[in-house]
Amino acid sequence: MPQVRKIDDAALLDRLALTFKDVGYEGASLAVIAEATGLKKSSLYHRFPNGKEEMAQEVLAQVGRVLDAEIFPVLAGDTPVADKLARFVTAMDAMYDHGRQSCLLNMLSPPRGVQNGCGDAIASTFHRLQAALASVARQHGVGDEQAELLAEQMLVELHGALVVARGMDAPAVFSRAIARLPRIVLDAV
Amino acid sequence: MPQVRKIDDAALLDRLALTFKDVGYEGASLAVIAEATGLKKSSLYHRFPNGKEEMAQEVLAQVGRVLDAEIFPVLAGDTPVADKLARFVTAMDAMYDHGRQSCLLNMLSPPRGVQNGCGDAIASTFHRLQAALASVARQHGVGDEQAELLAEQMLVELHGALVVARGMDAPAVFSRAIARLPRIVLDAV
DNA sequence: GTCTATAATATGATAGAC
DNA sequence: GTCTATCATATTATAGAC
Repeated sequence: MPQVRKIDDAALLDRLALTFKDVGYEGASLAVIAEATGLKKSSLYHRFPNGKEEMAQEVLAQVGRVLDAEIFPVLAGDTPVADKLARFVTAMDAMYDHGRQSCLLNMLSPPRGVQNGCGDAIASTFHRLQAALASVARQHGVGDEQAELLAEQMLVELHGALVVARGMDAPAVFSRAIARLPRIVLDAV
Repeated sequence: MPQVRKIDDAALLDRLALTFKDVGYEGASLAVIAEATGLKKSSLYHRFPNGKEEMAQEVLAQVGRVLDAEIFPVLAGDTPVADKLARFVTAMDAMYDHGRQSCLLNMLSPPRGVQNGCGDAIASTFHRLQAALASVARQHGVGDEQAELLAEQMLVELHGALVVARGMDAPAVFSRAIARLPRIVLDAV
């Protein structure tokens, strides 16, 4: 039974992501992470030699890969705007488990004044999402500057809904908010 | 020099609030808090016998008092709707330092599955804000149900803007979002 | 690759002097 | 009311067996 992975990389990253979403970066002690993954602390260091910070960065990298594989291709395709937005909403609904999970970009945000790899990855992810959504707005006939603003507004509503849904313990807040997202673009001039 | 408060309750709560906004509940260790307030750990326990949890709850209680004193009277007055909303936006802009501070309701949100006094205070604050904003929407002629939804949307945009502004290190995101808030109500049927 | 054992440090909390 | 000193525990991290 030695030399055998108890949990493969994909499942491990999944458990880590869920843990970070639940308790945040500081709240996710190695003891909590070990409990959540079924691996002992020393095994976690074997998989992530740089400890918790590396775990967080790998989780964020995985988010980037999921976006590259499932979200950006949809938004960049040549399907109708309404279709792209509907698929985006469905994907976000699944990604955040219908509002029952928090956003990693929020829960892994480093303290103010601290500059680390997580902060860069988070900012980069926000920017890439904004660019992808702005391209959809431009496809709908919106000007460049306004497209960036509409994309920004969509990110604001999406992430605000997760915060309010968590704070009020009301996942329906998220459902209502993502249902409004398409109109932000479709109702634009 | 004994028996003299080095920092009065108001200033102490201010420093605590700023610290929690910067690093979150888990990130605010007693060492960090001691550094931020100028009080030693044992002095903090003298002021807050129940430790960090009591500090967080007192900070949230102070938020409630500020809302009672400065926000709810404005929203409940008999001034025009547009005036109320403009003053609300100005107050939020100041409260979050033009998008440079995070929201306590987000940064103090307890881990999922954990039920403590902070969670209750946060949910209560969200509900009171929603009710106050919904009353403004009703004053504008919006029906009861729709008024609640519009108020919810305002909370979503407000808090999402703080998350995105922090994540992108772009306070302007917050400025743009709060500038949109009045239209949510004013453009409603 | 995972485990037990261990070490250095950080953290939450208390006791008692002034 | 604040401080220094202290303590039990938790946390991050490493060493070495299997």
